[in-house]
Amino acid sequence: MSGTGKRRSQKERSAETSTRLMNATIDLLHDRGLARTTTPEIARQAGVSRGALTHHFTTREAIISVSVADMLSQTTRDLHRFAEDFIARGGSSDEIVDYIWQMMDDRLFYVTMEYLPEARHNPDFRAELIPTVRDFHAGLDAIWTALAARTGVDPDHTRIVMNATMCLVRGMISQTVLRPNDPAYYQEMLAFWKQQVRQQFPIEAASSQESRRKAGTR
Amino acid sequence: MSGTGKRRSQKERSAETSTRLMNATIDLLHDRGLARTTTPEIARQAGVSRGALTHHFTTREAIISVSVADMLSQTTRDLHRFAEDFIARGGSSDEIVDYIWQMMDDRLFYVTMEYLPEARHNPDFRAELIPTVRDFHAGLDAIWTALAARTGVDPDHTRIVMNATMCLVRGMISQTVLRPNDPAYYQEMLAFWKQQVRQQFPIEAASSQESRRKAGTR
DNA sequence: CATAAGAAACATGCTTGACTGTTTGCAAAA
DNA sequence: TTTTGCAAACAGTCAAGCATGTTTCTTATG
Repeated sequence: MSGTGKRRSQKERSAETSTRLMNATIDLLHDRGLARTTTPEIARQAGVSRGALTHHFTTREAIISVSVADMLSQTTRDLHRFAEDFIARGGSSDEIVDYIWQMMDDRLFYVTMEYLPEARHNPDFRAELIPTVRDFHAGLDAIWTALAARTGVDPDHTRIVMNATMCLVRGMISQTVLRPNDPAYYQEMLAFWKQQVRQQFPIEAASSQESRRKAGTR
Repeated sequence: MSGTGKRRSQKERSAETSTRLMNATIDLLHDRGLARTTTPEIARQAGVSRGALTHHFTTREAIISVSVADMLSQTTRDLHRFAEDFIARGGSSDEIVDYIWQMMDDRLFYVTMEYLPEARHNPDFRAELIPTVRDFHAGLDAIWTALAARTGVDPDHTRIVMNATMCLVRGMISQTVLRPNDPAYYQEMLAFWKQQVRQQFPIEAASSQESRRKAGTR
């Protein structure tokens, strides 16, 4: 289907199929929900047979937790890149809030909301996810620490404020499901929060007019 | 009315069975999750037959959405009682944050996390829930408005701060699933937020004695 | 370097189990 | 006696896991 490269190594074949399956899994989690993310659906979405899926992943639980781990590590990488750039050019704290919102609103927390309940009730599944999530949080902490170093704010305080921002945004995203068509609700809340965060980083750089991230709100 | 009375009217029988079924539904949503909240399980938990369930509720979706509506209206009543008492005696803003946390942590948001994903993917189910949730939000707004009147703070601002508190707590609760054994994380965050909220209600507790006299109801 | 043996990747069909919605049967209340 | 509340059996659907069959690549050897 792809590059007409006729002869691919086993590793290449295998890796591509795995990737297709994991991407399909995340797509389905986001678009149709965990309950509808069945192994036949995943295989169909990935364009491979169900046998291929069972060959690569022993159980439904396995492909889901592996796919989630993949998604989270990708998110960590993206966030790390953003942080490096942000620190290098000296952005405003508003930008961070916007970035976090964007990141969560662009599938991350919607996918999270799909597997969290299952993790709560299924000890094996939860046990598989906890290390993954711990890594994610460690990545976040590293970024907050770097941010603190740049702004000169106490690292512990920075961590608390940024983690609170993450939690606020999680709660806001969860609201979008049953509170649609109320953009003011989200707009006002984000504006309020940005102001609060600004007060925590008083020294705020005198630069960065050019940074224009879209503050996507519904 | 209940218990040893052999002869119960149809209405009483019917109402009790309905209530048992709705309570069982919420219990199961909380304890075992939406996917495991099957109609046979609900009937078993309620101690009635599956036929009784289908007699009272036409479909699985129906009993779930009705049960959720019941839970939310009960929560609204409880919160309203708290607010009346709070306003009457003049409490601290810290108390409100604590109450919201307690309320969410005591099943409310765990149950919410169960049905939110389904609502996101199932338009009919979502359509049934949206009015219910709108009522809940209206109830909250009324309480925030009363609170604003008591503290003399701008009602719009109060609403934003309180809604943000709700969202923050929602996000925190969602974290508890895969971030257990980290009490400091939640403790610090709540402490930080209480301090922020305190700053939004600066006049705090100036008039706790006289406002008790004024609002002498209850 | 040509090729055959074997391993890895993939495909298909079957079995079991569970759930939902429906229908039919029956006893207690009106 | 009629209706209401409940119970039990039934039919249709579908996913998960497994077992067996087929293709694609790898490699060792003559």
